[in-house]
Order: sequence, then structure tokens, then C-alpha cells
Amino acid sequence: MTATPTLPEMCAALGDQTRWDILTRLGQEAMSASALARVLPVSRQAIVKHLDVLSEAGLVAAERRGREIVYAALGSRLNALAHELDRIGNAWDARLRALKSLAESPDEGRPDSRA
Amino acid sequence: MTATPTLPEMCAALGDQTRWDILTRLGQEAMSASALARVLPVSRQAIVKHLDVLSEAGLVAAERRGREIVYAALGSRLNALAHELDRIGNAWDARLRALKSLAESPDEGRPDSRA
DNA sequence: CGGAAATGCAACACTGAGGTTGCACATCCG
DNA sequence: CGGATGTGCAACCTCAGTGTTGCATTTCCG
Repeated sequence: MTATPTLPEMCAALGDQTRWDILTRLGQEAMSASALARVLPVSRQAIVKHLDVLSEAGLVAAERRGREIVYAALGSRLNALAHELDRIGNAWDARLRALKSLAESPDEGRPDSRA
Repeated sequence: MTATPTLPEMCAALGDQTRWDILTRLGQEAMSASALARVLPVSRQAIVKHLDVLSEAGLVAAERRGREIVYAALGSRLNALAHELDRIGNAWDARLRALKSLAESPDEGRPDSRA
């Protein structure tokens, strides 16, 4: 979590099936990397790397508990991303609607080209 | 967009800076691959590949106009993705809140607090 | 018609993401 | 203490994604 991750970085962090597998588990129950490795069909080291990426994106929180480190999924970052994507999507569609209405109503301050 | 893209697939499509550059342009103005190649610092072929990915994800629409193919950014898919991410994020946080309240008041735990 | 402009197809190169294995180090528990 | 158990670090491998170049093909316009 060096700084606020960029939008592509956030999406890239979420663009991997294994990471979603991890997130799904962590969304149900906080657990350690070793525990995840026991449940998922990948090595612990791979899990650790994914957890690093997810942590960098602010999607998981790590908490040291004795000799193990327990991770939990954080919804807040995901909600923030969702909000941003929603805004962008609305902007695109607004643009499309504007173009469409312009095409459908030719007398909107546009020189007459037909009659 | 053969079938509904999976969540990781959608995010992966959005996990590239160049594709965001393309989407940003297409969100402002519909244009062809060649036109994009003139504006962006990558070759037309690279643009075409990215447009294929974006099209597969349902994020852009292609329309043939004469000898060229004009692409436009579609906000609807992005809004749908945003909605899904928001739901998931809320679920995670709900889980966290449930655990926290459970830990603080072990006797008054409620299994479901849905409104 | 003839050329400019756009797309389509294919082979190729390079980098990095994802994954593995092996071992060293830390930490808890019986 | 001593053995599990968990984490940390590093070298290594493989392949798909990103990008390039070159050329063939389609399509419009003067």
C-alpha cells in the first residue's frame, strides 16, 4: 500500500482467478497463508505472492497473531473501486445518450441539411 | 462477448494501462483502430488486440462505417461490474462487522442482520 | 482506373506474471 | 528442550500477454 493504487493496478489485482479464490475464502473467514495453501490447489509461496499483491491494492489486511499472520478481506477498497467504475460508466453512457439525442432531434441548434 | 465474461476476466480486461488509454479516448469520442493508433504511442495492431479484449468483455461496441470500423465505449457493462463489486465488498464488510460484534457481545449475536 | 487509407492475417520477440522447489529462520506447544 | 508448524528468502521455470513488423486484402475517393 505504497500509495493509492491506480485504477488499472486495482483491476489488475482483481484480474486473476486464484486471487479471487483467495479473496472469496478470506471474505468468509480470516486465515493465514499456510491455511490457504492447505485449501487451495497452489503452493504456499504462490499464495504469499498473491497476498502481497492484494495487500498492495489494499484489498486485504494482515494481522500477526503469534507465529502466524492472519489475513482478512477488506470491502472498503472494493466499494471505492466500484464507485469509481460506476462514475466512469455513467460518463460514457451520458456521452452516448448525448450523441443519440443529437441525432434524433435535428433542430437542436444545428443548420438544416434536409429541406 | 460470446458468453457473460467472468468477474476475473472483466477485471483483467481493465487491468492494463493501454486499454484504459483506449477506453478514455473512446469514452469521449468514438473512433477507429487506425485513428487510435495515430493518437496513442502504440502500433495499430496492438490497438486491435486490445479492442478485441475489450469487445470480448463487452466494454466497447464496434460499428462498421464504410471502410472503417468505429468503436465506442459502453458504460453499461462497467456499471454492472461496479454493482457486482459493490455487493461483494459489502458482504465482506458485513462479515467483518458480524465477527466484531460477536467478539464484543458474545451473548447477543444475531445470525442475520439484513434489513 | 489507380492510389490512398483502412482492415486482416501471421510470424516473431520480449518481458513479466504466476508457479514451483528448496532451505533457513522464527515461534509455539507438549 | 525438541519437534511441529509457520513464515521469509531466493533461484528457477514456463507461458501468456503485450508489442512489433511485414504483407495481403478490402474499400473508398478523385
